[in-house]
Amino acid sequence: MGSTPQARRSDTRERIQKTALDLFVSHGYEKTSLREIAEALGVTKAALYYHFKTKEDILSAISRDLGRPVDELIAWAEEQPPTPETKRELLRRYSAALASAMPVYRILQENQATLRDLAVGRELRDRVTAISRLMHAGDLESGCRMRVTSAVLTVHFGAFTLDGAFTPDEEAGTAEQRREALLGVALDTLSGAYSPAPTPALAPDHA
Amino acid sequence: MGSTPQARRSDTRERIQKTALDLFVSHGYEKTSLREIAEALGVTKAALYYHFKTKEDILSAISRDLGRPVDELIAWAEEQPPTPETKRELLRRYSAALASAMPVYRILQENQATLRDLAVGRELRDRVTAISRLMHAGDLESGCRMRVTSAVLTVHFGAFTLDGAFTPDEEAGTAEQRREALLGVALDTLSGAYSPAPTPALAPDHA
Amino acid sequence: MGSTPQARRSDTRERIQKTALDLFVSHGYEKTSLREIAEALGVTKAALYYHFKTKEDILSAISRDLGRPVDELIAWAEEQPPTPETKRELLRRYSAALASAMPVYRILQENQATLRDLAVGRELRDRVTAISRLMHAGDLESGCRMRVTSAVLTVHFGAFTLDGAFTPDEEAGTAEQRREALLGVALDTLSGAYSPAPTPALAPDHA
Amino acid sequence: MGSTPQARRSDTRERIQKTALDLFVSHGYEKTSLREIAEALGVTKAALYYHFKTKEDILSAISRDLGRPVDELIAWAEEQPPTPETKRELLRRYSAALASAMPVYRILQENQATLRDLAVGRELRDRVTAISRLMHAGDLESGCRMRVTSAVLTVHFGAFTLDGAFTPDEEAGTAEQRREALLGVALDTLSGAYSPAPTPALAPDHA
DNA sequence: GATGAATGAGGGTTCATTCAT
DNA sequence: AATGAATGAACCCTCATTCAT
Repeated sequence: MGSTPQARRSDTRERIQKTALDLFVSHGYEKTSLREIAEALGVTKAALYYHFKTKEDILSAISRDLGRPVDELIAWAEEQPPTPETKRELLRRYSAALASAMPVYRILQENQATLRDLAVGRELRDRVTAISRLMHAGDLESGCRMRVTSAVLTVHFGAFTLDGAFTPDEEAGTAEQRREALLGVALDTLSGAYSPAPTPALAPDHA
Repeated sequence: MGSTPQARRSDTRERIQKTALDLFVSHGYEKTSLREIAEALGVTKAALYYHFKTKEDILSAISRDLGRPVDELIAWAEEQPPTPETKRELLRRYSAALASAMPVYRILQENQATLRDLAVGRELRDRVTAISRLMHAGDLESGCRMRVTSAVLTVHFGAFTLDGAFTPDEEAGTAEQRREALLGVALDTLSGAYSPAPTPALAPDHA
Repeated sequence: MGSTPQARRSDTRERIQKTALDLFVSHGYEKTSLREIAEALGVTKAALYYHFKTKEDILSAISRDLGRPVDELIAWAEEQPPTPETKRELLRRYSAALASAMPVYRILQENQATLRDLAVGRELRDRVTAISRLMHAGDLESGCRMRVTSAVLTVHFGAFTLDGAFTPDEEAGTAEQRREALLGVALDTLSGAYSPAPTPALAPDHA
Repeated sequence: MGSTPQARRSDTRERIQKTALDLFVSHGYEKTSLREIAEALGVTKAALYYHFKTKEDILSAISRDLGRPVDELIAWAEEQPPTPETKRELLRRYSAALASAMPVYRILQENQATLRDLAVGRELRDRVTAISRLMHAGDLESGCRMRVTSAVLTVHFGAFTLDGAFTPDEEAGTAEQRREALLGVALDTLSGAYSPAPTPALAPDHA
């Protein structure tokens, strides 16, 4: 009954974000011009400026929207005690959050040089830094810290490369299955960080 | 014995590469203009075109020069049998090679969107892919493959982030020490891939 | 009597004029955008177009309102005989009128290039021309005319520069006092125009 | 003799300045676009940027070139003792310098709002301020100062308006003749500043 | 071995203005 | 009485690249 086929108050703003996100992901932030975005939407460049103050502002809005799950995760983690179990859970949730917020983080990942001096770049990097900080919270011993770092690197960069250079194509299973398998490895690495066994940095046989 | 007139043949080409490398690393490939490079060198833009065909060609030359150690590593690995010990050694050497070729790989890492459709981008990515492929050579079981992937991710991305978002500042030791510690963790993860113990992907407690 | 509902008829039009005037004076006509005016008022650009037909129309209304004293002065002078005493009085009154209508004339003064082809620019210039014409009315001799010109220039441009480049900061007195002092000099110059003494243009010692 | 019809090293830079000056004078600085300048010259906008860093830089070069006579005048005056005769001579020379540098000062005069926040605007204003300062040097008494101010205003603004609103068209003589006549009036006003007679500001009959 | 001069294409951004609601 | 949305034209500026000298 009465689906409004055309929202009264224009939905252009959201359409811009959606289109821009697609283009930023596929061509890169810098290489996507406002003209391209506008043309893809069938509006004028000036229309973009009615809805957003600058090009960066478009990415900023995208970052805010898609980054929310990670922000909430950070907020959650900040209220937990920094126990091994909290970290295991944080890693699990981060892996899941990343999977859903993939596009924005891919933009950060693939346009670091460009985003370096943009405020939105800082926003994005800050989230990653916060996760990393929380994963290391309270850890003192160097060997242990490196295991944590390895676990975070595995989950974070694994997310971007599940279908890329690092996991050969013949790889079996869906992206989701592979994500979980990789998370499993990361959790395993993490376990080693908090078990009494000597950390590998001190083990004699790796040098 | 005397100045070798041959050796004095303009070193401009090398100076261009050096300066360009510095700027590509610090500002990014796209955001570094030929004007900047020329000005930093005290020559004209046109001079750059005397020595290189295009902007991309400059990066290409850099990539060839700095990528050689990794190329040699790949060539070496391709002649070894794909044993666990070969892979351990490959990972060790890759970690070392990365440390010395850091600048080029950082350029790849931070300008992926820009380099995506450039030939030089492919060159750079191919090296990474080759290492990854060799590390996975002969592996069949999924759980095992993921451990390998994790180890490679740890070594590869650890190299870029030893002083960044993923390893908190208070981290002790020099960059070199941290690299080795991280390599230790990666080797440890790798060990799990080839030991008889059940791989974590199959363990019941991670879901 | 109560609240006169008539009187409450939106005062927006006047608020627009007032705000626009302030901005035109402080940033210049060209460099003040309708967006700025609208934002300063807390309304939309479209609202401005409800009250005024164009941007120029806003300045036009301002010009009409603030220019009235000068218009009346011109009307008055046109009915006087062109005697020296009339001119003295005209100069006095012009000096006073300028002081109160300063903002509009400052806009004319500082945006001549922009207002050159606008109708409102002509309106504004016409007032100045009329004053000048009336001051010269009936004068025939060149030397005399130049004294009049100097007197008008002194009063007119003195008004804009009482606190600017032409009167050093250490200058004593209020702006009002300085205006009167300058008017005094102008009147003095004017006196020379109608006294029997030889006008300086003919004097032998200035060449 | 061999007049080189085409200078070897392109004279484009000077042609740009010349064309820009014309357009700045006739349309105003803001309203003259780089496209216009380029088209008038038969070159591309980019060519302008080869010769000048910015639009402002073009005006800056013009200002430096045309402003030189005034700069030299200021330098000269700064080495003279601040006697009445020095000031008379300064006024004479300023009148002459203005006549030759007219175009630039007209640009300043007619685009004040635009040039307000530009560095080149300051350059231009500084010259005027310097002349005014030197004309007032050593003067203490208010009435005297106002005569000086009037003299400077007359010479300075007279230069812009010899053919404009302030001197009616029917005015006899060439622009040069009128300039000298006006200078005569200004010198006369100046004389009053340094004669023993009471200054008009104190005279009882002007209020 | 290098320069000076120039170009064409495109960048992001701002503006006064319009119009249906 | 006023708004939200949009436009078209123009803006200044930067870029990689070319070519005669």
